[in-house]
Amino acid sequence: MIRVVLAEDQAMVRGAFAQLLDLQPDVAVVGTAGDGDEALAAVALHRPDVLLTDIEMPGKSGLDVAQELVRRGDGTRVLIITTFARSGYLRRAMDAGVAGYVLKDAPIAELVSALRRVHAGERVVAPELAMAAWDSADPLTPRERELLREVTTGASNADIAARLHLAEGTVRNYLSTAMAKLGAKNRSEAANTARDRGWL
Amino acid sequence: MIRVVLAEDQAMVRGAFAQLLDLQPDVAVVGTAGDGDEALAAVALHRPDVLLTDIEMPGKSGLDVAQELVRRGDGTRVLIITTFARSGYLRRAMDAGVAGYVLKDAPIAELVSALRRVHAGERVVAPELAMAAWDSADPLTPRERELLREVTTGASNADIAARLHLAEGTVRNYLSTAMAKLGAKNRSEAANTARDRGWL
DNA sequence: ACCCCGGGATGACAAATGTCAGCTTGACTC
DNA sequence: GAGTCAAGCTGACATTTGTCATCCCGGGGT
Repeated sequence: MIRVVLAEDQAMVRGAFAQLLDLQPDVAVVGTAGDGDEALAAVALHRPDVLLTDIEMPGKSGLDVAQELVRRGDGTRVLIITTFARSGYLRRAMDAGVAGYVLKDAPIAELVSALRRVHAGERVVAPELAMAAWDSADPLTPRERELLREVTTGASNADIAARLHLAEGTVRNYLSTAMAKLGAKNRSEAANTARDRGWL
Repeated sequence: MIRVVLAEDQAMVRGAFAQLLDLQPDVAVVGTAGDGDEALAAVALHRPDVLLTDIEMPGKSGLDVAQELVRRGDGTRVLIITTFARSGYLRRAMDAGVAGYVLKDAPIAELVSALRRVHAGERVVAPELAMAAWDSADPLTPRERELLREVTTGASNADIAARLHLAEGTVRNYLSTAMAKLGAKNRSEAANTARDRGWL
């Protein structure tokens, strides 16, 4: 019997997945969570074999949770299930030591089989992404990432400078180098490509 | 027996919802679709009582599909099921004549009950949104919307001018008035708030 | 000890963006 | 027929962004 905790922020999707998995004879959903912190709590409480988690959730992301569990040396294996075929997400997931990575675009059958394989100790990666992991590594420094995240909110240089206690010129400089690294013509384009590759 | 066609772009979510609904004694999922065009085809083929559809899908959106079905005078009732609590989406859905609007944040039970009520001829709107519909109407002209959509891609004034066959100054003017209407300090902020309210 | 790199800063300059006033034209309403 | 309004344009101006060269500091490497 595979004991699973399921973390996913959309209640309807969470409920549907939970019911379906529970219908499998060899799977038991022992707990569910709607965000990263609830996921950590549920794992601590139920000590499942596998944590099945989304990436984008309010508060702690699924990647944060995975990192935390691995750091703790907690025996729970993590299977990521996400909408996004972003190579940067996969890379970070791998670095965080997750056991599997499947896409919501795949049929449900793939989720169940991935779950079994992860439980059996295998590593599972969505075939569409197996290669993608190797293409481009994140060239951004932590500071540049931080600035780009501010840009996505529509903040001006002055706004960013104030929020991060920097000089306005410094903000321009960082964004300039980030734009160069990403081959973007302006701040928005830079922020967009960084987001699309999962680097934010 | 309520005959349903289900349109949702993420295969895993689509599969899960389909299986769950089929478990209900009074519901039969007679067809599924992964985008708007498939949804129209499936409705034409199966003539279901209710089309249950997501909004954001590749190609035609769920709102486009609803509009088309109502225009045709086709008897199928439309129940929208979406992630986004954007008041603009709800307003457009109402204008398009949909029979119901539920959020993926709600529990699955709500989906099933909404489905039954829509089939019975009632109108169902997610309670979180019932009020929201009345707050702010879209103040943007079609042209301004179009320009803001370009802005979300990170295009410069020159890019937009070229793509839409406009003078660069005209682009600046339109964005300027859009920014004023939306109370935004710059183009990105304007694009963000317009998107968040479902006006794009 | 030396060099490189990330973080932080300055100043100057060029280019892009935002603001304003004012003009035309073609619909649509009253 | 006058008025209104979206769409489109121009030109002048102020402000914001982007680019570059150049500087300082501190922590790793070798």
